[in-house]
Order: sequence, then structure tokens, then C-alpha cells
Amino acid sequence: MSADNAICSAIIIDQQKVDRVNKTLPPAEETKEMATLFKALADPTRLRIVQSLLLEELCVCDLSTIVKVSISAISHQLRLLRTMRIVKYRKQGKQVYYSLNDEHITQLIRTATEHVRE
Amino acid sequence: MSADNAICSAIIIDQQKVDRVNKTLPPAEETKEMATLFKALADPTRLRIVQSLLLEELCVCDLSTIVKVSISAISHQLRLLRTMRIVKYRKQGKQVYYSLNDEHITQLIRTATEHVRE
DNA sequence: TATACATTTGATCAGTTATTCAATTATTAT
DNA sequence: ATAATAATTGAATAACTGATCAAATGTATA
Repeated sequence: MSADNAICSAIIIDQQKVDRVNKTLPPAEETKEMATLFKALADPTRLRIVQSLLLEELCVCDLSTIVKVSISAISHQLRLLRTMRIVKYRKQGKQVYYSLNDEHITQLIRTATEHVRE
Repeated sequence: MSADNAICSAIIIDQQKVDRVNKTLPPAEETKEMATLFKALADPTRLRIVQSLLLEELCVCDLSTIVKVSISAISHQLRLLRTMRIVKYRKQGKQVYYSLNDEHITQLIRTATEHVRE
């Protein structure tokens, strides 16, 4: 029987290290927000949308064509990106044009691209 | 009845734009790989592990204490990060010490931190 | 005002994921 | 050898997620 359920049983291997890391880590709440940001880019459909909007402002219909998923699916994902303020939109006649709203997104995608291309 | 199921019905709003974007977008396969990378950082537990390893090389037991989840849960997540070559490990006695294996991860976390702090 | 088009929305369903639990492996010390 | 500790693993389960379908909003044009 091991101490699987416990949080590392009663034993800590290196207390000083643990203290040091605990002192330096950002608040857990911030980590959660960051995870949420990464999650926004963690789906191929959403990431493809963002990659497209990196190039051009696009309406929902054209996004659907480019990303090759249904308009409904695109719209659902756009809502999520909207809620997270990753994209913004403007209405023009019947169309709704989406574009990127955040410069950090560009940098994240650039770094991730480097990663997969190396 | 709308054209929900179709891929943007038969109509494209701006064919030139669509062509331009399609020509410039990276291969879909690359987008998938990038999404997988983001997914690795899209969970609070995993992100917390990575943030900790950014500061110090740590054994599983101490990671468990710091991240405040069971050793088993930590180990499962470490396996995923190992598979993705985001972390590496070395054995020393009964302990297994994990550390970061990828410089891009540092940059991704730095950018995401800026994002949530702004 | 009808009609068509572009988009949004809510419900549902299948597939995925993170944790827990129990058992196992590996290493060290007695 | 035996016991104890550190870590890994596989199965089971509950929660989450992304796509589809059907229906409902706008918005513009005939």
C-alpha cells in the first residue's frame, strides 16, 4: 500500500526546495487563467480560425469555407473566442466580420509554430 | 431552413480573400500539432507542474506537495508531458527528478503570463 | 411584408480527459 | 530475504468538450 491518496504522504524530499518554489510560483488563480488561455488555442478548429484571422478579417461564412467546418460549429467556437476577448467583430449588412483582438495571441502562435517546425 | 450543415452553402462572400488565406495558411497537420502543444499547457495541474519545473528540477513527491494533487495524478500528467518531450527526467535512488526539456515552453508561459497580467 | 441569406443559439450525443483507486515495479535499507 | 518508500500503471468513473441538428434572430432585398 502506497501513499497514493495522500498529498505526498507525510514526507517531503527537499523541504527547502519546496518552500523556494512555493514562494516563487504565481497565485494558483493566475495559473488557471493561463490554462484557460492555452485551452482556447488547444483545439484544431479554434486554432485554425485564429490562424486565419491572423491573416485577414473574415466573415463567418468565409471562415467556414476556409476552416472546413459547418457554419454552426464555427459560430460556436467564435463565441468562445469572443467571450475570451481573443477576437472582436463588426457587423456589416448581413455579414459579421471577425478579427483578432489580442497581440499576445500572435506571439503565442509564432512561438508554437517555431516549436513544431524545429 | 438555413445552410447550417453545408460548408457555407454554395456561397462564398469574398472568393479572393478565401483563396489568399488558403494559400497562406500552414498545412492543417501543423495546426493540429500546435493545438496538441497548447493542449499540454491547457490544464491547471499540468501548467502548474511546468511552472514549477521552470524554477527547479523536482522529484515526483515534491511536485505532488507543491501542486497539491496526489502522486498518482502527478505521475499520470508527467507521463503525458514526457511523451510530448516537454519534460525530461533522471533517476536518482528512489527518486525520479523531472525538469523542462524545451525552451519554447518558457517563452509560451512568459507570453501567457503577460497576457493575464495586463 | 414576404423572402432569402448570414449568423446565432440551445439541446443532444459521442468522444475525450483528469482524477481516484488498487495493484505493481523499482530501489534502498534493515 | 523482508520491509519501506518512490514512482508508475491500468481500470473505472465523472465531468467536460466539440460537432450536429433544428429552430430562432437579425438584416437586406424583391
